[in-house]
Amino acid sequence: MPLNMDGPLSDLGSWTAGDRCSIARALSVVGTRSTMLILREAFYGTTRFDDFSRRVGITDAASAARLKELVDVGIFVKQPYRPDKGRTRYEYILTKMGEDLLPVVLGLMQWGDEYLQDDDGPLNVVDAQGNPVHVRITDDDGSEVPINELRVRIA
Amino acid sequence: MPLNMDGPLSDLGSWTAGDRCSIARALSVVGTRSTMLILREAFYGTTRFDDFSRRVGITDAASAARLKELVDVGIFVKQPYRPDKGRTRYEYILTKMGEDLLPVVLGLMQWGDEYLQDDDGPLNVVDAQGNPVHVRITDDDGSEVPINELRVRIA
DNA sequence: GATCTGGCTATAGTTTTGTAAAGTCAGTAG
DNA sequence: CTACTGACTTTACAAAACTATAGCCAGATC
Repeated sequence: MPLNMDGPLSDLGSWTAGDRCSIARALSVVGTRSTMLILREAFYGTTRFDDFSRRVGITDAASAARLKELVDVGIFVKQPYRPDKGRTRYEYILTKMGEDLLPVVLGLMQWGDEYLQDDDGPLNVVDAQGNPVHVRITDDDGSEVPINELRVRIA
Repeated sequence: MPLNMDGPLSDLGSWTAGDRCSIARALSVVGTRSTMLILREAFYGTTRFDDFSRRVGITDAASAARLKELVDVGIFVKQPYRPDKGRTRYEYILTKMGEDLLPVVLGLMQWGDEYLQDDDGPLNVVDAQGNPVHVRITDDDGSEVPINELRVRIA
């Protein structure tokens, strides 16, 4: 069951999403596997270069390339910090722009838990009371909107 | 601000996500740009092979490869249908498994609207009343859970 | 029975994303 | 002054994703 397409949008022969599409633009920035896994790690608390490489399971060259892109677009900032000993180092910290990708990352996790695991998956994300959380489509007041009530229209 | 990691998870040196991670598994299936854009089209109502190629803007070879993978994992089913004239054809229809990826796709759209557009993006997704919808992280009862209240624990 | 059409498949090449292993570089510790 | 360490960079290569172009095939239509 597709979304309800408003007026002219319902004729799929008459238009295409094109490159102003927000989904396509988002994918140009966070559309690779390693980028998404680097984000996962950032949400888990990883901040240092070597830890991204090691925990994601990619080479230094790959993580350097991805991290640079992510800093360039503003998803991470490089912040100096003072380790107990040694010189000043830099850590990669998510900006608000980066944190706002959490629904996407948790959405993937939720879907993977549901369809690609025997059980509920190795990790659970829960609220302060220990109850599981969900990624949902809601309206302004927070009530869930079922897929058949969604409409797509031209902005 | 990262998520709160429960007990042993807080020591990032002592564990890694590994390949049972639901996010990594999900990305093995829907982790490419063209796959996500094919899903976008399916939500917009595209069902036919040529339309996927044309509307996503990829070659037939690419869409054939992606669609086959998506049918294999169960995100699409190939359903016979009777066009007005001509022989029986097949259309690609999202299963529930496929529909459940909508939060991920809309999450990307929402994020792209916010950070990669001058305006709100070319398309809006709204509810039955015409109010914009949001992808949110909620509790069982539907109340939004702020990122600093989220905890990750071992299942 | 020849032609057309939608839905693919085949071949060959390019781009992007990744690997592996080594090297660089700026400090600080010793 | 030398060695060490974390954070990269470089070089060379491999694999995956994608392109461009062409061809194939099962039926309907004519």
